[in-house]
Amino acid sequence: MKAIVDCNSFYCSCERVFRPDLEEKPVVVLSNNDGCIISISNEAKNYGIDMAIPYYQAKDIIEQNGISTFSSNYNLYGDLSRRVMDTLKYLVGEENVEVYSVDEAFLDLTHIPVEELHQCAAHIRDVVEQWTGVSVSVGVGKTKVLSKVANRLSKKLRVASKTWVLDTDEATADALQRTHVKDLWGIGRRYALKLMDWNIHTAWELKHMNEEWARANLGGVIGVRMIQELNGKHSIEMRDPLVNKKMIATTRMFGAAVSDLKDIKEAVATYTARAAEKLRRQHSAASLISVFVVPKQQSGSADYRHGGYPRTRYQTLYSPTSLTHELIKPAMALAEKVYKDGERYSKAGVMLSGLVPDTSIQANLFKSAASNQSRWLMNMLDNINFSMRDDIIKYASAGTEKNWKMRQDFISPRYTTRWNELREVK
DNA sequence: TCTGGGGTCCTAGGACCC
DNA sequence: TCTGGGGTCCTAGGACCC
Repeated sequence: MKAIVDCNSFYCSCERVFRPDLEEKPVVVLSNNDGCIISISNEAKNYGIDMAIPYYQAKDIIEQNGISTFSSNYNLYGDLSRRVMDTLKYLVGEENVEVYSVDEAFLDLTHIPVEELHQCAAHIRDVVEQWTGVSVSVGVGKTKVLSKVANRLSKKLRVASKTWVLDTDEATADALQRTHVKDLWGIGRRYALKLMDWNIHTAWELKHMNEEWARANLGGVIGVRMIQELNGKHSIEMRDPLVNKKMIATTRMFGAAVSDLKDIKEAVATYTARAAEKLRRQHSAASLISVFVVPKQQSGSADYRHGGYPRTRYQTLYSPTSLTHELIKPAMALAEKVYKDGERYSKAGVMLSGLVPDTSIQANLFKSAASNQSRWLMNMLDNINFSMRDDIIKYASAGTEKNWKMRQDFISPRYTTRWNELREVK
C-alpha cells in the first residue's frame, strides 16, 4: 500500500506555527513579488478566495474581512518542510519516504498489515502535528494514484480525521465513483476535456477502459499507467531518493520593469550564484548554461498573461563546472547577447543543464590544482550563505543596489533560521 | 538515375505536477 | 495599474553513423 502525506495549506500553516493568534483565522500567502495568492487557509476559502488568483483581484475581500496576508518566506517554509520530512522518515524508515514536493511525500506502507492502516495513518498525522506544528492529511490506497484520490477526498470533504484509507475494494470503488476525472493526479485540463468528449466523467468509468484504448488516446504509456494504477496495479515507481535534478533553473520576475544592461547583469549574476549553489548541493556540475530575458509586454496585448516571448542564448562550457565564478563569466557574456538596448524586461533567468556528477571534475587531470582549492572556497561560501541566507558574501558582479529586486510587502520574520528573528516568548 | 535498415543522440514541444 | 517559479516525463523528428 502507498500513502500520500500532504500538509494542509502548507505556507499558511507555517506562518501560523509562530503566530498561534492566527489559529482558526483566515490567512493567505502571496507568491514572489506579491503577485498571486498561492496558499489559502480553509477559513479564507470560506470568503470565496481562490488559489492562484492575482492579489489585486482579492484585495478588497482581504481588507474588508481582516484576512492576514503574508509575502512568501521560503527560508521558513524550507526549514519546516525539512522537519516534516525528517519526522516521516523517522516514523516509516527513510527508504520508504519519497519527498514529492515541499509539502508532500509518498510513503511505501507495504510492510504495514492492512488491518492496521487506519491506525497507522492517524498516528502519522498526530506525530507530525505534535512535533512540527504542521497539520497534515493522509490518503492511503493500493497505488500512488489511488492514495491521491483518497487524500483529495479527505481534504475536499474536510473530514475530521484528516485521513482516508482505501483498504477494501468497496472503499476504492466508492472513492472512484466520487472522483471526477479532472481531479485525478496526472489528468490535466487537456486530457480531462478529451475524456469528457469520450463521455468518460468519473474515475470509476476511466478505470474500466482498456489499456490499448488508453495507449492510443491518452498520451501512450502515460494513459496505460493511469488505467493500471486505477485498477490497483502499482505502475508509477517510488522515485529513487538519491536521483538528482537534471536541470537547474533560477528565474524571477522583476519588481518593476528593468531596462538597464547593468541591472540585467546584476540579476543574472545573482541568479547564477543561486543556481550554482543548488548545483553543488546535489554534487553536480553543469556543462551547458543558458540565460534568458522576457521583454515586458505592452499592457492590453492579447497574450499578456504569459508575458512576452523569452529570448534565450546558451553556451556549452569547455568542461563541466559547479564553480560560481566559472559560471558567472559565461553568464555575463550571454546576458549581453540577449540584451537589446531600449527594450524593457519583466523577467530574467539562468538555466544549468547537461548535469554530470562533480566527481568527474576531480578526475579531470587537465584542471589545475587551483580549481580544487576553489571547491573548498565554494563549500565555505555555501555554509556561510546557508546560515546568513541574505547572501552577505556576494560576488561583486551581483551588485548591491538591487533596484530589480522583487517586492515583498508582507514578509514574516525567519523565525527558525535567524537568531535575531527568533520568536520571543514571555 | 539508381538509393537499406538499422542504430544513437539531440532538440523541441506538449502535457502534466506543486 | 497589478498575474510564482520552479520541475518531470514522453514523443517526434532531424542529424549522423555504419
